[in-house]
Amino acid sequence: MPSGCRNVCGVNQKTIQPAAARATRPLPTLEDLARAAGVSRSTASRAINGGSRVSPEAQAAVDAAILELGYTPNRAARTLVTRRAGSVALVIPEPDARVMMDPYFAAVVTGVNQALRDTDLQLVLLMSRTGDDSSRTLRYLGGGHVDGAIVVSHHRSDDWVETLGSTGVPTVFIGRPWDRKSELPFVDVDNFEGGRLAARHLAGLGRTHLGTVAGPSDMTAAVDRLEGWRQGLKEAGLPPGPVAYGDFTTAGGADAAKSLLARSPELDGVFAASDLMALGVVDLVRSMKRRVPEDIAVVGFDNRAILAANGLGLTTVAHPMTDMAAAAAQLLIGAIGNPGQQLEPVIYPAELVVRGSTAG
Amino acid sequence: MPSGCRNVCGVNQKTIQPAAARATRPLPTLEDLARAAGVSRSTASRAINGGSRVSPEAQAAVDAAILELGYTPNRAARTLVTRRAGSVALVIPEPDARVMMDPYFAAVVTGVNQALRDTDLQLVLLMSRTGDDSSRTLRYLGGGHVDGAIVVSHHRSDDWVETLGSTGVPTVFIGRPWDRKSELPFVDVDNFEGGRLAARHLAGLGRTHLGTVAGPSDMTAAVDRLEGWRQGLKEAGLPPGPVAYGDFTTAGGADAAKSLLARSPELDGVFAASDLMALGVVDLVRSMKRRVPEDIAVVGFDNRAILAANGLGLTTVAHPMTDMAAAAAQLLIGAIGNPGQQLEPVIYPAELVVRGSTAG
DNA sequence: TTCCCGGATGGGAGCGCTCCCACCATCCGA
DNA sequence: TCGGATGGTGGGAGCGCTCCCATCCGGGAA
Repeated sequence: MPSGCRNVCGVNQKTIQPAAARATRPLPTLEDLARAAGVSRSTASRAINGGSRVSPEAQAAVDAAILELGYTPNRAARTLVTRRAGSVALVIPEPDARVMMDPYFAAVVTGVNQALRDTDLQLVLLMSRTGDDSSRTLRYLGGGHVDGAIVVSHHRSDDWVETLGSTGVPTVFIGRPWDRKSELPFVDVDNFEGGRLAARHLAGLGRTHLGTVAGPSDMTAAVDRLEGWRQGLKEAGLPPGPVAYGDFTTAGGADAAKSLLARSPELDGVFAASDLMALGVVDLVRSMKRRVPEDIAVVGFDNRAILAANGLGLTTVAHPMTDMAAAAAQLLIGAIGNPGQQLEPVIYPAELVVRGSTAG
Repeated sequence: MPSGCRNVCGVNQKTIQPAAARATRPLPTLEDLARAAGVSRSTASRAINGGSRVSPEAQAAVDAAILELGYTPNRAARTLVTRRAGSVALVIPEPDARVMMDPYFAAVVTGVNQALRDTDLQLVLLMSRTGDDSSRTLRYLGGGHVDGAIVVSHHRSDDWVETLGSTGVPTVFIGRPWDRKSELPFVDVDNFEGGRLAARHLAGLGRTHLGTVAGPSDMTAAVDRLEGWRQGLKEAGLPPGPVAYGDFTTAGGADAAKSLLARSPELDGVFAASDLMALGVVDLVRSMKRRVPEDIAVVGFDNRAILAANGLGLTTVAHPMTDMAAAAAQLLIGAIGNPGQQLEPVIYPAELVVRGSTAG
């Protein structure tokens, strides 16, 4: 395979053998269907696509023929003429597999799939891996291969995300994207309010020495939660308190808590920007022979069902990821149907779920 | 939308507006490309598809034009004539979202994507949800919409899985499918040997009262691990020992361990069929004021990196899920290239990773 | 009766691509 | 000198579908 255009998306296809004519008998075409039903191609087509102007008899004949022949419309042919790909991309702009390991991702896939259920849209997974791949991804998205895209914008967006808007491909973000100006539509939970609620809750318990384990500062969610937290402290008349940064993992949460307690041994309340980190905080606190919640109350973020059950009930901020992903997909479906229309961001209200880790 | 054919896959497309002619200028076609390069459509096509019989000048001209025009081949048109969809399905025959939450799934997606990286194949996610959906899924797979399928066969397969073989769509399973006769190709770790290794390892430490927390008996992996475990015990001259069943989760592992210890308080070694369950076992053992590994040695299965780090080093059987998924994808790619050829199962050797939970 | 109108139908064109085949050079061995 | 390989090229057909248009048929108004 020669020269020059290696990065051009899809141009160089890896030469897979011409697929020695799969031994199966050919699939029935619309023509076959029409013949079996005793109608014309056009009528069959109309019957299939929501039958306006089709007599009941013709409709019935076509329906029967579909069942008899096991007919499935050829998606490629349909796409070719309608210019609708019949699929949406889930873009994961993460160079490595880290995001994947995050159950957040699983929730997103579940939610999106849920919304796509009674659509004929298929979900195509697009992971942009190393650097130059982003242009390839962009090209793919812009090349009419999908009808829309959902971007899980976990990290500070690479430049290409902004470019996405100009390709004309309907796009919805899950999690507020960094680029605020361009008004890209997104779905998110009210991270700011979540942080604020955590602060108010801890303050309301009479805790006065509050610290937080924030998430990575290249994620909007982390930044917003931290801002809200600070705002909440201010409103409660409390000092800003110490901040340590974690990477949303349990281990990271424990490390951050360690540094937090080293700096401020008098701490009696901690807000961790994710449940996993909160778990790390709890572990560390206990390993230092201090009790949760008696000595240190802990609030998490995400309300992940699995974690709530581990003996310790974790007070946390609800983050209905699956629902949000479904909403994003819904939004996208709407955008595909009526292009041009300006989409409003959807922001889920933050809601505190009080459990044992702050009881008392 | 009338009558009769509601379950026919893709036949009734939800009527999304005819997409008011997306405001973008039309994408360049091969014709445009050829004109820009000063060659014929045929030559341009040849240049794009791995340029045999194309002069260097023509090739260069086409390459330049591709860059200039930002040309991307229209996948639908290509598919229509080549009968290659340019995508493979990852089938998750799970009615609910449970599998998704399993990091196993994330590993699979990562691995598959890795293998697909330098192919022009896209990954399409297919979750068969409720009952009648399975026929819909089957129809989709058989309808030429994808070139192949990877089935994550976590549970005892529904009938439709066997039918898959007869559709002529190349299929590879991850995890041995139940249906042994049909000789479906699969990739798996040597579960039997893994169980056996665990037994031998514990026996080798001088532990004589051994029990196991097995996985759900509707999964081949669980069954095979249990069989291997029993074989290992027999070879070591030990009695079969108690068995409790868990659901591969931490909580399930703890529950099972509780019943195990209730029945056999003298236990000094436990093999749990997954790391998560092993973690539950460790938790429970400790909560009963017994020590790991001094009082009870614990062996897990999966070697999940995240868990290895939680203070306790868990002895476990390696289970390279990502690699296995990549291998499955590789196998599938091969099968797509040369249909007809009989594929051999790929079985990764089991390997024991010894850590603190059995040290001593 | 004649005319028209609207619902139902069938045929043709064409979406963008790959493949087959015909064509034209050029170069070689006879 | 001429035949037949050979390498490069271009045009035509056609993949299976949807859309546009022309056609047809029946019933109510003129």
